[in-house]
Amino acid sequence: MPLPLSKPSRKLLSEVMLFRGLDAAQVDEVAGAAKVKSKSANQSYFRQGQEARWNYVLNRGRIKVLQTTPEGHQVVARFAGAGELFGCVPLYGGTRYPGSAIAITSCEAWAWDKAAMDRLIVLFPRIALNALEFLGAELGHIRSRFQELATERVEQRIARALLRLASQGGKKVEGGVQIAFPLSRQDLAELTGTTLHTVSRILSGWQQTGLVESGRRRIMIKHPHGLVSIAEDLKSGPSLIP
Amino acid sequence: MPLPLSKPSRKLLSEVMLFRGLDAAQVDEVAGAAKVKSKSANQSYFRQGQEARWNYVLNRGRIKVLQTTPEGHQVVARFAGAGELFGCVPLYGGTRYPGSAIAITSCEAWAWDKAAMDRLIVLFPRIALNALEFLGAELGHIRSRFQELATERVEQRIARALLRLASQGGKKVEGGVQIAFPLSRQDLAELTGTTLHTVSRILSGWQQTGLVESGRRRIMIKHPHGLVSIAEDLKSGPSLIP
DNA sequence: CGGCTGCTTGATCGCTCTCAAATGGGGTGG
DNA sequence: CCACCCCATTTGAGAGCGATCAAGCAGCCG
Repeated sequence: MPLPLSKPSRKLLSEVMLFRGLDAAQVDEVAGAAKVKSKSANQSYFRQGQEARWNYVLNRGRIKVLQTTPEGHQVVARFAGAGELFGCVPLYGGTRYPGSAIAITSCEAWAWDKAAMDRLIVLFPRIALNALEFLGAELGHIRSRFQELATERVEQRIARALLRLASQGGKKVEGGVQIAFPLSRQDLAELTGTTLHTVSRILSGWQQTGLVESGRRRIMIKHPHGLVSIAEDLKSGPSLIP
Repeated sequence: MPLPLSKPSRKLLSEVMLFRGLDAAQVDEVAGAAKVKSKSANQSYFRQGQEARWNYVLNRGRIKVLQTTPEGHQVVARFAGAGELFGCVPLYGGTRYPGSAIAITSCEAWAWDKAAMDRLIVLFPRIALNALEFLGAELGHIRSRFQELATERVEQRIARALLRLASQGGKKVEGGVQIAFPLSRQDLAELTGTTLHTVSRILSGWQQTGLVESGRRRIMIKHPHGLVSIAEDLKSGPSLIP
């Protein structure tokens, strides 16, 4: 057994989408082929343009994947939390990473190189089908975001982004739902295709009406249903008929 | 042999990305499981929200896939030509089509239902890997478009869209490259996240400077390099240093 | 406690959408 | 074959959303 992976870790691994449907022995085999890589906040797992050697599954922490344009504009492709796959470029035959993966918090991830992954897929073809499912979901997700960007105004897009982030990385606290990792105005702007100035203005507005409460890289949603109203363009709250 | 598929058709089928790497006998097996479906212009292969039963590969003609928002805005997800896969939702376990596939010209397509596809994948696992590759490419493509939409101005996005359409469906004619299928201002607008008015204005401008020549659902690019300049934001032509 | 980094806020500009109306090409039916 | 009608397109005027430029402010970490 190449690497001594802890039992609780293996349990999480068996719940990862990519390895769903594998039995205990098979998960052990997968775990044995994994290399564990830790990063502290602001370090990167890989950089845009680098040769794509590794697939990762995040074990602990939070990362963001961002793409930089030739002009220097940045766009957030996605956030990922524990149990989520990222850097899956080698899986589908890509040769270079199209974006950079940056640790937002201190992180730990499993990594498999291309050769290991190919071997695992031959051993357990189910992995390929799971990967297919993952990519399909990812495709649907980005298409939604594209549609939003093409047809909705900034305020709606930010509302949607926050709701999504809350549902995948939200923590219930007294008074609302807290985004459980550091999230700057800039991050939100790069996620929704706007500027940090506009995000700041909108969050300030929401704060005044009591919808959210936010500080330095920290956002708490006090009334999710209010954000839903905004996202669906019921203008300001569900009171339209005077 | 369930269906008598013509020999030239089988040759095209063997060049389709999804079936790459299969030998003649295997392609025959694939062909045998296919159902041929013809549509005339403006008919649809499937509609958004319908149960996703079929995967298609276009044999002849051209289709567009578009998504409609609850508010009625439309966004073009992609165009597809001969040899291209579309409606591949069942491949990755989706249950409903996220968009509608409309024939732009008269079309002919092969179709496999989910059961047939599952059987083929078990017979020839290579198909699953090809599908993975296809989805990865699709993902990269839509991410580029997202990035453009988030960071570039309308004029650049239209220039890029035209160049892309020209490279996948362009025909060299005297005086330039002709988009070889009917393409309206509205289509371009839905592809680039703008309005037909803005597209019309921009094309008119380009026509006056001799960059393109266009008419009713017809566009010819006279100077592709000029469009490249615009796409890469060298403002107007490669003359910046006075 | 100091400096850095992230946030706020004002003022202005301009790109692009919206609304409105006219034009013209092409296919269809008589 | 011609005339008509429909649909795609063009073009104008105006408004407004959001970007850009420019300071100033405030947590937080070292």
